Amino acid sequence: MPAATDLLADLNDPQRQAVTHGDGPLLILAGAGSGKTRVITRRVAYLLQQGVRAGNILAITFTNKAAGEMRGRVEQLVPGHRVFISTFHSLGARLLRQYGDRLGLDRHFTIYDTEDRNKLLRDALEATGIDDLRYSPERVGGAISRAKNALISPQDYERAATDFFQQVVAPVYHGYEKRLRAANAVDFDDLLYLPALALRLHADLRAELADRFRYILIDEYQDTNTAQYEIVRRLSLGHRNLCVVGDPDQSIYKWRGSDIKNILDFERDFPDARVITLTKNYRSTQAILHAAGTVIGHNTQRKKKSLVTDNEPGEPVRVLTFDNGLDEAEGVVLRIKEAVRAGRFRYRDHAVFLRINALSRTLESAFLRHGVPFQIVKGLAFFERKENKDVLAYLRLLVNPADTVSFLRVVNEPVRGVGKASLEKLQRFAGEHRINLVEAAGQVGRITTIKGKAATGLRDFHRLITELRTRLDRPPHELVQLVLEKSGYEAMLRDSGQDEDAERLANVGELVTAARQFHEANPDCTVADFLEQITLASDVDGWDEQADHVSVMTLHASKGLEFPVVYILAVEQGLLPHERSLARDDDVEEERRLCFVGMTRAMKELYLCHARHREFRGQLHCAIESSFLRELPDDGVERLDMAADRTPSRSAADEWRSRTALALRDWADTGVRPFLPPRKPNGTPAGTPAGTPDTPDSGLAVGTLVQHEQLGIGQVTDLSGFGALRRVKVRFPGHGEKTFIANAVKLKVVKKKGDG
DNA sequence: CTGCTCGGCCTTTTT
DNA sequence: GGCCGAGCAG
Repeated sequence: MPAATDLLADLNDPQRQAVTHGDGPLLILAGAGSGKTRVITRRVAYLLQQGVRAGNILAITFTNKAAGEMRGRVEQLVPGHRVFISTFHSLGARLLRQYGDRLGLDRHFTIYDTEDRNKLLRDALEATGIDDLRYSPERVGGAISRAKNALISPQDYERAATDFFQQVVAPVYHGYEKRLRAANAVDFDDLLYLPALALRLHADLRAELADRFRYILIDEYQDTNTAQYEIVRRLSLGHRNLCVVGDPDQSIYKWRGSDIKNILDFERDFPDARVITLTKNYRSTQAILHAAGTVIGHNTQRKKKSLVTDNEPGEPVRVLTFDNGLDEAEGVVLRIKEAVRAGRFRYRDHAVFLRINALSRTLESAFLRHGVPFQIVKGLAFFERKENKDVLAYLRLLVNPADTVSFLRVVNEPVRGVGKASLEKLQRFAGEHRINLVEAAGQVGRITTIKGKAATGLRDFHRLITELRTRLDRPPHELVQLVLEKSGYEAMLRDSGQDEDAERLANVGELVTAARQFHEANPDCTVADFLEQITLASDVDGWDEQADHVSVMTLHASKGLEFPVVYILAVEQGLLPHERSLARDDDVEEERRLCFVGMTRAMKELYLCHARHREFRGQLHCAIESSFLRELPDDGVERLDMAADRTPSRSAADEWRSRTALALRDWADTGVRPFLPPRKPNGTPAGTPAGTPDTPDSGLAVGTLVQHEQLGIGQVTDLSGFGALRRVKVRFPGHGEKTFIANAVKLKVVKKKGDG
């Protein structure tokens, strides 16, 4: 155990006060880059040093990754500690598994993700007789999610339903809950909702847990919702040793039920709370802080505070203007490449932030084209692939045979001749006899209307699940392998002969590896634990910050991270702020906070990029720069027009642009409205093609062998679109299929289809 | 009755 | 680009 002086030596005054605060409520208002994580970690270590038992400390972080890092850092300070560090959702899952019996919940419940939820909702909507596009599972699911986050039960919801929408949703909410419980499943929101209600209704449970967690620390408190607030409040009711850390300027999850009031009203909830403000920034240059501070200063609903730093003034913040999204992606990638080549930074020093995931595609192809290593930080992507979700559904069904959604997902995968009609009969039978679908499948002989292939298929499926269930005690990777073999899934992929199935086969193979790695890292964990970890993983949990690559992620995912060089792309009206926020001032303020979060991740250099034109949903639009860019100060900001200083003749994008004009002329009477550049960079009026008047035949056809600079030789597999919108799909051995804008990619024809 | 293909529809951010 | 439902063939 280190001496107190070691724990405090490198802290500033307010940081030290926060770490050494004794008992009682504590609010730490920690500005961006003010050493928040360090303070929480040290405080945990300090408490341990003061004789608090590790088992009495609960620390809540925003992601599992952050939890893991904090565990590691506390471990360094106080080896062998057993502090409970987790996210709210993981804590909720843990509590429900441990105390679920008191709430009438089976320990082996499945956690449904949003996709599962929507499937169940579709069923509930149908049963309620609602067949209206306005009541999509997504919309209704959103309403139910908000209700649960606000601790509103189906009964409360029904009672309080005033408008028409709510009155329609109320019975669906009931039906959905019924189905969830019947499937022995909970959704993401239940992981907060059910524990919050349990703590409210079961005094003995509350007392037991409050006695166990005598010191509670919550990070990112500005992003807690009502359910989380209730959990925190109930747990700290007796001892009041609650330390919350947050920054109202970084509240970016209102859409998910977070209530900024939780942090703003902390002093009202706890009048004796000590408040410590951390305003000294250790992360960014003066230029970056000045720019970020000026932008966030435009928020009206805000406690005024500014960050100060002793860091150097640094490079100016740069606003890069591109002609279009392709140029933007290209320009950023090339800039990064050059910075690395010149030895100024490593790839891993760079991050690219986006408002929406959809923008990552353009970027991805630019990275591939230029051979720049990158990772798109979207943790779940691998497990979200169809084949992997299928295999995971088998596992979930083994753990919880009542899991309707998983049953329906895999009962006919691979094909067992069980179709929709048979499944409806099976579900009716199961409902009447109050048994789950697996049991019903075992009794298919009693359902006289199901015969032939469907009956055989269901019987086989029942036998399969029953047999696999006897192996539930096997380690996760063995179980995955067993599922692949016994279910016929692997054979189906292997024998199909389709290229994409070969890729799927490789993916499920990777899943076995992932399960094995999980087992090696957590030898005592079961397959149920494996499934839970996957379901509760956040995007950044899958991020590999050790590898030397550029990190690409959403602005939301960037919270809590820092990088020497940051690029924020598409800082345009409609994207940042997002168009869905423009109607309400407080929504725009949240977008501004999102922008602020992104800007303050940067340590040395910050680039804010936007384009004058952007392709979106298959359509090209003129784009205007974000109002946030106009809010930037003049000093410490440099504006560079990357569209102006290109040579007017022969860049890929110029060519693309001139062909767009041609395409417009060629297809003017087809009803297709390709994008029309308002004005060319050299001042030529819109619509007048100034580029080469004609496009020579590219010679591309399906089957053509082409050579790409980075990816090598590949074969054209598909051509689509016209003119500037023409796309070419090429399969490269080892790289898979890539789609390019035909006019923007350099492909040398190696050999035409049918040539000798 | 099942299974495949095609076309229409929607697409913010996430645990 | 991706998902769901409709429609058609076996």
